[in-house]
Amino acid sequence: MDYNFIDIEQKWQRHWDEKKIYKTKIDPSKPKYYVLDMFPYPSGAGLHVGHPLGYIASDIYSRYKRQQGFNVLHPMGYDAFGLPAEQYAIQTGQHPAITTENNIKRYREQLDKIGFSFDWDREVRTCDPKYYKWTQWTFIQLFNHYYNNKTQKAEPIKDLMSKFERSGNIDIDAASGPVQEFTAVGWRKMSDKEKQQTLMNYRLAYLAETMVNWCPKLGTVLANDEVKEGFSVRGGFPVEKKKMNQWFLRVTAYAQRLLDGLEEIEWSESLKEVQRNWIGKSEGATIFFNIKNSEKAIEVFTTRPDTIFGATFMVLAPEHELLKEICTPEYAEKAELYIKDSFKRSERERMAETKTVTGQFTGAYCQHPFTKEPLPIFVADYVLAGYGTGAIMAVPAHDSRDYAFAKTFELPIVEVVTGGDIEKGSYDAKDGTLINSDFINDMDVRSAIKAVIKRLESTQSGKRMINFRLRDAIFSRQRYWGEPFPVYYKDGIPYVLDEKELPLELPPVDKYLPTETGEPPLARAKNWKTKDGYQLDCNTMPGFAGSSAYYIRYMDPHNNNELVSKKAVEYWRNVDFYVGGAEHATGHLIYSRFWNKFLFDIGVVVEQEPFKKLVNQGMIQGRSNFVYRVKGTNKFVSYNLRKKYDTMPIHVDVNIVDNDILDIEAFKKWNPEYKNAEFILEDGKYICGWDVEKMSKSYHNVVNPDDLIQNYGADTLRLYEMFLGPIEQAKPWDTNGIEGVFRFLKRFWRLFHDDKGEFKVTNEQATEEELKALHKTIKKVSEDIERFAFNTAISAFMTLLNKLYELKCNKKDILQPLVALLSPFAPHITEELWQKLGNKDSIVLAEYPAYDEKFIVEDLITYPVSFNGKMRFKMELSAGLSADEIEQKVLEAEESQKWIKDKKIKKVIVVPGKIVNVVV
RNA sequence: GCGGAUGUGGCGGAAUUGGUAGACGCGCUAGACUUAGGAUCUAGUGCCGCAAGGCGUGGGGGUUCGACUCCCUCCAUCCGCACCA
Repeated sequence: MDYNFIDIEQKWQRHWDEKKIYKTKIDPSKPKYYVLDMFPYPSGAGLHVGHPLGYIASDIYSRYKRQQGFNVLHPMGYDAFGLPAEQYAIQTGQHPAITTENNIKRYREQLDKIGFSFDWDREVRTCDPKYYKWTQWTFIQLFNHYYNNKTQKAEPIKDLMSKFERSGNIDIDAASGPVQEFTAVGWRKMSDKEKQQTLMNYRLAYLAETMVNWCPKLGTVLANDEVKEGFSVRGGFPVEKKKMNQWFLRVTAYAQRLLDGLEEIEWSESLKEVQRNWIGKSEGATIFFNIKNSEKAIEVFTTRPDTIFGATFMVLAPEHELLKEICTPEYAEKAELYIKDSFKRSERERMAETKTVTGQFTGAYCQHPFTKEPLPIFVADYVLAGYGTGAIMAVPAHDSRDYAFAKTFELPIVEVVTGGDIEKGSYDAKDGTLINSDFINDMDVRSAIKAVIKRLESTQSGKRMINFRLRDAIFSRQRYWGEPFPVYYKDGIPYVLDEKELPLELPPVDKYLPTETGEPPLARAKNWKTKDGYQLDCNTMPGFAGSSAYYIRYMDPHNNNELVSKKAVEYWRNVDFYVGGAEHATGHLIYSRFWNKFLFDIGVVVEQEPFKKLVNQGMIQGRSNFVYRVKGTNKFVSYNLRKKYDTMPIHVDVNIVDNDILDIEAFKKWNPEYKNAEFILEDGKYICGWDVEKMSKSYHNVVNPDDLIQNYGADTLRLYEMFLGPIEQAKPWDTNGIEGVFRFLKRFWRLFHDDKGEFKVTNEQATEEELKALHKTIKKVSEDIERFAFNTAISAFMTLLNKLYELKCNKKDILQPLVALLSPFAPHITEELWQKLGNKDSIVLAEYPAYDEKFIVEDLITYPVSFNGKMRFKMELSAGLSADEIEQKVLEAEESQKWIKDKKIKKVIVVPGKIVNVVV
């Protein structure tokens, strides 16, 4: 019987499903291991071969761990809220829940065919009210907590209120928005409304009016990580700045802990670096510059307080609040015009024009805190409102942007750190000695920074300051297909619902569009009010809300009383191994770390970091094929002849090209336009050109896993995806190579069968050579799995199979452990053979074979012998020889003479067990 | 501009600690079996050369008995961030 992968795979998939072989329960007698894939958004297009890459890798690892005796949690679910389903709903009126349900069905079918070891009983969907009940619950907790900087953790807002009762906010060190100081008396005097407004500045989920990223095309605000280069990541629509009242999460409270936590987790250095940059910690000072003829001061942040004596002017961002007050009548009009202009220009334009310097004098001056000299105040859009205080002290001699500005506006440039040439440009480096700088003259930069901060603090004109680039996350979206906020409004003040009223389910609406007055779609819902008649919030939560704690929910997915039970979270703890795309570096992977730390603070989870080890799978690129059309004709010329004609390359469907040879008949049928196409062939064939591009429908290079499973089977697909190369690396998909692993599995199958196709395995005792080959492979494969080098593990299997063919070995002693060893990679074929070998239990539970060092030791070593570092010949020597003996044997060898001849031997290097090098 | 990654045959890639460069696979060449081959098997396959041999891991330089691996420098490609004070 030939290798009938279709029957085998269907049979075992059904069997595993019926026997619930992958069902996982808490088992204190076994060590736990949690393997997680980033759950997919179920898009309408279904899976292409790039999607399962990470799932296959994590599945292999899960099966490997399971066989090693770990209790493995390996769940899967769907990130089911999202824009595409909603956009589709807007176009067709079909409820996004239906679209989503259909897409999930399609995904599930595709996933099932690949033979994953998911425990589907734990499936979660973010759009399921039973699931988002806990997303809403967590929001309520965030709303009801603030961040205490003294204890470095989230604490109940109730505690904060009793502190206010006792002593106002004077001794409070908490993460907050801009708050005025008040005493206990002041607190008690406040109205309820004022109290609520004050508390809002402290809550970890808060409502605030700020500049937000507004995307008019999507009709919603977006978080910073959802905007790239002024366009929305989803859809690519332009984004503008707009002042709006929105929900925020106070992620910045956790900035330091998010940074510190990176030290404890095994993520790639590059990914950690991206997070560090995103958090963007910088140390320096905040300095107050008093404004002339005003009681106000401009607060600036600088990382270079040492250069304070080189500050010759001040610059405010166009959004800066003080601008309105400080502009002198003479300049007010011009300044206003400049500010208006810079608002009009989109983010995009502003970024594109980084080279031109623009700005406007305000007419106002402020005072240098030390020299008391007046400094002119400018407004310029090279200063960003969103970073630091939105104002800078300009030190043109030591900052290239300030330098360019000073040159344009002919402002003085004062050198205060030696080492550069300020005639030519600014000197930004932190090396040098201070000059022209009063009390810090002759100091180096580091000591000068310290000295200036000390003086600032003693004169109360500034203080040491740590600044983060990380911004609080905008948490509300003006869309339909997301979690509703468990929030209602009373007197314009938001209150959260009682936990008992959760989940607050998404209401039906007549249209999935904003209302005529620009309200979000939920405003269309009938009676969108609490039972007491208060108006509910009309926003919904963003995509990252549902994905921030799904890994916790998998631990206890059906618990209707808690997000997760103590028992479950204390057993499963956190994710040991997480696989997913690097594109989530600044979104999901920051938010869920934040979310997890908060849940840790309030005692829901037991680990500070959610994902201990993380691997980013590389993108699978497409390999496109081209035909060359002779311009203005319906004639196509084969690849190597194309230069003789004036041609245009056209993408052709890779599924009608085999080994770069075009299936001409299929091509004619592919598109009616080519029905009567003519071809100029070479060697009777039409050869296509090729290139590596993104896998995309428009390039006709999408390969569907279903087709491959149909033709080669899931085991072959699994092996080939892994065989392509290292998991982290981006690599092109080329279906041609799949024959190699398919051949391997067919040969593997035949090893267990005789010429007639009858199962035949002998009980003969294995030879030393056979055992050595087996155990070397066990060792290699185990080590490779541990370091996620699945491609080389598969090579090792191929090498062993070649060896066993050479030895004509079909002994059970060898083949049985080999089947167990291969089963994480190719679970179906190995399960079938495992049963044929007489095993009753599933191979999923089979013990992972251990290798025995005693079979591996070599008694003969093949030494490569080099002369002057070039390998010339090989020599077999017994492993027990000493270095001197080896040297003697090598020099005596006949072949050595040819290389020594009459030359003098300078030196002989012998590395026992490795190499011999003769220097002549 | 800053940060990170990568660069090895016609192609995907291997070489884990400085020790045989090109494992394994695709493709290609030749042959065997076969009614047939898009099945299977055997042999070959980095480049130049009839050979002896020479050259060879993006380029140049260095350290070393020995460098894909370490150091310096330059180049190319990809990714991230981007007026971050």
